[in-house]
Amino acid sequence: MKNEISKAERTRQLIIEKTAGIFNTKGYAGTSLSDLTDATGLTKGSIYGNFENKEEVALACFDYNLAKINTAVQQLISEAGSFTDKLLVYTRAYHSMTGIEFPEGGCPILNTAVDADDTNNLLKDRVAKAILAWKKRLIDLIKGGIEAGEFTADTHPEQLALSLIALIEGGIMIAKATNSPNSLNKVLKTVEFLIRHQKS
Amino acid sequence: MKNEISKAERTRQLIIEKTAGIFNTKGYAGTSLSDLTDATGLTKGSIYGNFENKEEVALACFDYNLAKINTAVQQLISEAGSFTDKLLVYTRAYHSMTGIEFPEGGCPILNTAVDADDTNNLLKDRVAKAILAWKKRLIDLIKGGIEAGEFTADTHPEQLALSLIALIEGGIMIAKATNSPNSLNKVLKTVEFLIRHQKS
DNA sequence: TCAATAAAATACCGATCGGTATATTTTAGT
DNA sequence: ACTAAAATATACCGATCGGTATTTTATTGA
Repeated sequence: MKNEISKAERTRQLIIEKTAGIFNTKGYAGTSLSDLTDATGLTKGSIYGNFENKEEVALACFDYNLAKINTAVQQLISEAGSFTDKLLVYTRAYHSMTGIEFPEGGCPILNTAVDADDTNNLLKDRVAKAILAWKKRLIDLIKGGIEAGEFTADTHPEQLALSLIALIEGGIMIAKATNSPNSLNKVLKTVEFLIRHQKS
Repeated sequence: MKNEISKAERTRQLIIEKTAGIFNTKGYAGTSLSDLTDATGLTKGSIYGNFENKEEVALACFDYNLAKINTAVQQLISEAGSFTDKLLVYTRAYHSMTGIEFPEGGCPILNTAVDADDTNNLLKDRVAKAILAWKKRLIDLIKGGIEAGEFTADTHPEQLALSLIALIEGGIMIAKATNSPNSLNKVLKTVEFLIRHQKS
């Protein structure tokens, strides 16, 4: 019964899967080691045998949560034909937070950005990189759309990319805080408007 | 030397002023009572003599931080003439987060909305009310602009109001997380575009 | 000025925090 | 099946957590 992946690797994965939602919901400071042991059924000794400290677990969980969203969205984008449709994927993916499967606790970029503002530089660096990568992917799609003649030449790629991200994340914040998924959908209508408004 | 306001009231105010920035920066769970005693120079006994518990201090601090922003913005809005100019106040007030004086730690609505998602229902209720009140004020300005003939009749007040809030809060999140105040300014350009685009 | 009262400091509570040294159990190669 | 190594559990560490009962100090009205 020799397995490809080691026991340690399987445990690491179990810890990440069982606790990613907790960190994303309660934040770094709000998540305790007993939260981790309760969720996994493991002991502190086991967790610290697989991770150096609590921060390393949080970092792995952030990567896990982020990848979950990114792979789902990138899949939809790869299936879309035009650059316009690729950008419009976001209005579908985030619709009522049900277009793709989200991590428990919502968007890890929003949560971690606000949570790790100070106190945790490693987490802050990672969320900054995630936002910049997202921005770059959007800019590439917008520039592609300009070159393909879908968008007018006077479209501002960076401003549009940043505005789409801000609308989505701000919309998520409003929807969660006011318990109104439909508020997010209204904001996504503006996302759609901004994308379609660049039509040449 | 008899004073109008009691000693207790002055101490309460001191505690709020000295700790409002800490709660707004480190979050509720991340702020400890020793943070409060360090910042105020008071002891735990004194703080608990003026507040029932840590949560009550956090609630008072949220109100304080929120009022600071709201009064400054409302002042600028009252000085503006047209409904268009009143709405455009936001692009000035939030420009590089320097148009008005912000609480230490940034926007309390964004911070508290994400921080108090779970674990703290009183804080969550308060931030929900703050967002809904903000939305209502924006809707009133937009409807006023429609009635005054500044905006076209097919403007959607709620969608526009929610989108402006989402852009501002999302823009703040991006700017802080990536250490780039200019990203917020680019997002505010879209805020301006959306407002001016409703011109009839 | 002087009590009555209010406010702040001291000293303490049990619980939990993140983390670790060590012992026990499980895995995996032979 | 046996053993060396890896993984997990146990038991513990000092520090800090939020909160409180009690004592000391400061305020305030007469």
